[in-house]
Amino acid sequence: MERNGTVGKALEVLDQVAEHGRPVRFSELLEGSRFPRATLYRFLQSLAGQGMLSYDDERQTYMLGLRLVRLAHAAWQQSSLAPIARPHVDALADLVREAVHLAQIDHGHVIFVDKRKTTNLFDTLAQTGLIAPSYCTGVGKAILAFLPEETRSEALKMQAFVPYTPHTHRSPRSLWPELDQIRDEGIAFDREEHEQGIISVAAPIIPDQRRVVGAISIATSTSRRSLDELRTLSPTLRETASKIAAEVQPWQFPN
Amino acid sequence: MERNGTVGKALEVLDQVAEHGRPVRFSELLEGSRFPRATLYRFLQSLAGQGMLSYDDERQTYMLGLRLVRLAHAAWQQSSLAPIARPHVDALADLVREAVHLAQIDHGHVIFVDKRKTTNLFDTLAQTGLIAPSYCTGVGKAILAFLPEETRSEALKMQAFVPYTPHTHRSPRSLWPELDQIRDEGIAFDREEHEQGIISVAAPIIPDQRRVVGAISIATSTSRRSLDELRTLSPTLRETASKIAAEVQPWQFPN
DNA sequence: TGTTTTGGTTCCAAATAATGAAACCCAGTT
DNA sequence: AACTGGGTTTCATTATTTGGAACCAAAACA
Repeated sequence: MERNGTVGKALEVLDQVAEHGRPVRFSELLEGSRFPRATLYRFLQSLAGQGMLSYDDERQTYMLGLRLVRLAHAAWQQSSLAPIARPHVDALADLVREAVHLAQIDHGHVIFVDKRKTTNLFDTLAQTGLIAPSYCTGVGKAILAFLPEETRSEALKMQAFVPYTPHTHRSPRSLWPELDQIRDEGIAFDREEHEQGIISVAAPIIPDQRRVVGAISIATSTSRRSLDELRTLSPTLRETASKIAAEVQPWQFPN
Repeated sequence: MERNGTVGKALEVLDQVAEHGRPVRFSELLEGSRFPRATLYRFLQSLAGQGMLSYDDERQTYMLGLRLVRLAHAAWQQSSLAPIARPHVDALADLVREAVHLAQIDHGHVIFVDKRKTTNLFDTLAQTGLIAPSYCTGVGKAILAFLPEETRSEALKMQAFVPYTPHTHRSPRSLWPELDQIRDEGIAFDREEHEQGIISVAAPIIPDQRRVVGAISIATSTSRRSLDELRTLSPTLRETASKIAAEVQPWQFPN
């Protein structure tokens, strides 16, 4: 088994509840769990008692608790680029009139930490807090390309290479050359690799010329813009990325 | 000591990091902690290993991890009113052209689960995921008033009655009669009780005529509107609240 | 109405993980 | 070269967790 103690197990249970995405009964959890009845029961009690889960007495169901929302607010505020990048994201969204996404990487996966949607006509999968694979998203590839050698292979190992669309990379082998190219250009494209009909340009955010901390992208649908039109926006995008990077500096060295 | 096991202790550490609101060194945490060195150290390791904290190797600091953001996204989605209320909140904000807040209560405190800001001229303290006291906010009082007897006294016990402004209630005694009145009217007001210059009207969201699940408010600054002007919006507000309540019904009884 | 099933909760001895004082390490001083 | 001030690791002791089994309540069944 893994190298985790009691907290690891508890969090595993928490994740399990999260995965269901709706109120779940004890027995449902039990059959999806590697823990025996009593153990699982006590974990749920404990988590609920701590406000990480909320328990509906009446219906005997568990769901994620509001304490998480509170903690996440703090997390978002202190460990994400979002608060710093906000004005720049706003400005960019106003300027280009397309969806703008801000993302970071965590354990090989892309996590969207902010987004602006300028139209209701279509909606991308991206939402704040949402996780996406890095091998088939603009932001993901932009970050991967600039990750240090070792971290990158580490991250690539985590990719499932699910073929979401016909354009999705199916293996590290085909992705590798594209990453080289991205590193040269400083810009990544998502050519309908994650969602059919959705394309994007992404630029990495690299504060100290050394370590990539996230990426920003402009996303649109193929019905609104072509890939080439998107390409014309790359200077603007790159500029925004470097403005954000400049402000990250002080964030990285507080006091 | 408390009635919590290992997970409780771990979460206590997590909270401590959250409270700092910025990257913290081990030693800083140590002096604010009731745990001995080795114990605190292992908790931090464990939490970081689980992605609940992120550890900056270079600077030796801990901060909240992105796993929280992911979990919270799920929490927000499944255990908050926000996803259901969203269109109604949007509509109301468009109509009244003032800030709209959606809140729930958790352990006696108000937690904002969504907000719309229609102007950048002023900003209220409220942000999604933020906690506020219930005794001095519109939404807080609206919820308190309709809470079942026992839960209400429970919640009132948790209030610190900090005098944020000259208008803030200083004790349960002065709050009590106002709650009665709110229960009669079905509407609560914040008369600059939390922030100088900020006022609001709030209506409770009561799905099954029985249990209050949250509240919605229209907030503005005294320089934009008077309390009486706000009062004229109460029918609209109440209507929105009941529309939301109607849709909560199915949410409360899935399947 | 009596009986079985199902799903949740509690018990308790054994197994395991957490504990924390002290030792240790390693920069960066003095 | 000895000293500090973090941070990290050790290890015998102690406290928690563990989980099979018993228990209970309510619902489904006969």
